Formats: sequence, C-alpha cells, structure tokens
Amino acid sequence: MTIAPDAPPLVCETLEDVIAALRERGLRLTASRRLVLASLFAAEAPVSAEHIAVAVALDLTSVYRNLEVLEQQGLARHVHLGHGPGLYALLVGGEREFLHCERCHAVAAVAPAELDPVRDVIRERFGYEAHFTHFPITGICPACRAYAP
Amino acid sequence: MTIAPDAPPLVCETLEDVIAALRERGLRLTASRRLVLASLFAAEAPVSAEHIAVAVALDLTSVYRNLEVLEQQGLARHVHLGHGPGLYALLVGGEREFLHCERCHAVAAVAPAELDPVRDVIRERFGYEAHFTHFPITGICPACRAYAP
DNA sequence: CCCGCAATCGCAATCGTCTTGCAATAGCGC
DNA sequence: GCGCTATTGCAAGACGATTGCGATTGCGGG
Repeated sequence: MTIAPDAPPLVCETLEDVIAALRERGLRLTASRRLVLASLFAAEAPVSAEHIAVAVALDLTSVYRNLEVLEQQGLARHVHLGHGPGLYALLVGGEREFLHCERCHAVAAVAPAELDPVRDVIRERFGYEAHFTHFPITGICPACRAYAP
Repeated sequence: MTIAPDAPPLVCETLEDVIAALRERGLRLTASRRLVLASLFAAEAPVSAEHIAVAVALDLTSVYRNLEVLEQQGLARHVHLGHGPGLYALLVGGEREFLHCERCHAVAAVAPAELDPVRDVIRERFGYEAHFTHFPITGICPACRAYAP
C-alpha cells in the first residue's frame, strides 16, 4: 500500500469506461478483475479488501493485487478512516475527500472543491498543500457534538 | 490503542511532575515505567514503542502497556504519521497538533491555537470539530512544493 | 481455431504492529 | 518485613497487508 496516489485520477462514470481504460493500457480483464470492479461499483461507500473478497468469493491476495492495479492506473483510491483496514472506492464521478467522526464513525464524503477554503487557510498559514483523500479530517461530527457537546 | 484520547490532557513540565501525577493516582513507579518516561523525555519528536523498547532494553509488551497507562492518565499521546507504527510523546508543554508531508515525511508540530483558524473554517462549513492530534493534516510541505511544484 | 507468452491467480508463508494470557516478580501501604 | 495487587517478561495470537511460487488463463499472432 502506498501513501500517495500512484497516478493522477482517471475519472470514469461507468463500468464500461473503466474496462475500456484498462484495455487501453494492455491490462487483462480476468474474471477476478471483473468481480472486484463489480463489487466496487455496487458499493455506495468505500469498502475493505476483505469485504470485497468475501462478497465475490475471491482470494484476499487477488483482491489486494487488483486494487493495487486500479490505484496505479488512477481508477481507484483507498482512504484510512481511523484504525482498521484501508477502504477502497472507484473514482467514479471524481475524487472525494473525507471527514470522519471518531465518536460515531460517521463519514462525510465531499468533492475536493468543498474543502478548498480549508486548504486555503492551511496553505496561507503553513505553506502545506493539504488533501484529505487518503487521511480524512478527523473530529467530532455535528450530531455527536449536539448529543454530548 | 485507542482512537481518541483516554483522558483530558494533563500537562506536565518535568519528569518530577509526571512522577508526582502518577503517584497521586496510586500508580506504581517501577523501573520499567521510569525508563519509558525517561525515553519519552529524552525524545525531541514522537517516537515508536519499538524505538523505546530498543533504547532502554525493555520488552515491547511492557512498553506498550506503559504507554497505554500514560495515555489513560492524559500524560502522553500518540499520533499516526502516514503508515507505520504510532508515535508517542509526552504532553510536556501542552498538547500538540501535526502537519505531515507525505512526500518527504517532514513533521510540523504546532500548538492547537495555531490551527484554530483551520478548525473554524471546518466548523463553519461542515459542523465538525476537527483536531489533528491523533491524525495529522496530510499534504505536501512548502519545501517539497518548491522543489517539485 | 490453436499457440505461446506473460499477466494473473490461488495458496501458503511471512511481515509489521499491536494485544492477550499467564505465571513470576516487585512496588508500596501497613 | 508482609501481603496484596499492579506490573513484568515471555509466548502466543490477532489483524491487515505483502511476498514467493507454481499453476492457470487472457489475448495477440499465426
């Protein structure tokens, strides 16, 4: 697993888009690969490699290797929400950044543009170009703050 | 290892302060405990449990258990800088929050007040009360941006 | 339609980080 | 000192992820 994205994001909208992108790069479309892709497409939130392996009855190793390929091609990303396994998602509809509640484990996925004001403040004050695609913003979500302020 | 701090921070300035705090809570001051504390005091940046264990020739398990106690008492914290082991530091001189360069792995430790403007923007826009003590702000540091913009 | 090569697969083993079980040890209040 | 119990060291295990390797299989070329 790498820390930074392996390749610039390659946004796809449909399974066919992804398959076409893979074919163009000379990568094979094995049954396993299709199953991993289908599983990622079916998920509405980032999922673990373990989740995928169980869902489509594949070897965990094979799932990890396919996810690695997809990340290298800029077709998928993984995010670390607290401890626990990395969670994977396709870049369908564009990159996503995350906010994570460490109390209730809620996850908010937002388009990068929405976090630009945050990025701006960080850049101005510290010179860092921050991103929250791989490690989210961690804190207490509105609901938890209201419940136990 | 826990995600959130176990106890409110208990700021100490000297090894004697920490020892006094432990005694007050009825915790024993074993040789191992003193060595872990001394090691944390000697470090100028957060260190791994492994680092401590090697440095003072203690069993890794014992180091982890001592660090756990220190966190429960609000005397120490750990931070995750990218992948790899959690890194521990005493709360000497107050809590610290972190910015982490995922390219050169530089770490900037700042007082929480310095990140309040960032926190404010996040709170206004998303309602999250963010903190960067346990998971840092991740991105590209000024030096790396200048080098490969 | 078949061949052959390299990409990919499944399985087992290994790694890195951290945790748990348990018997032995040793602080600390009395 | 005495005894209670926190703490220790060692071994084993949990968990996420990676590597080695022989077997399989997509897929371009004939």
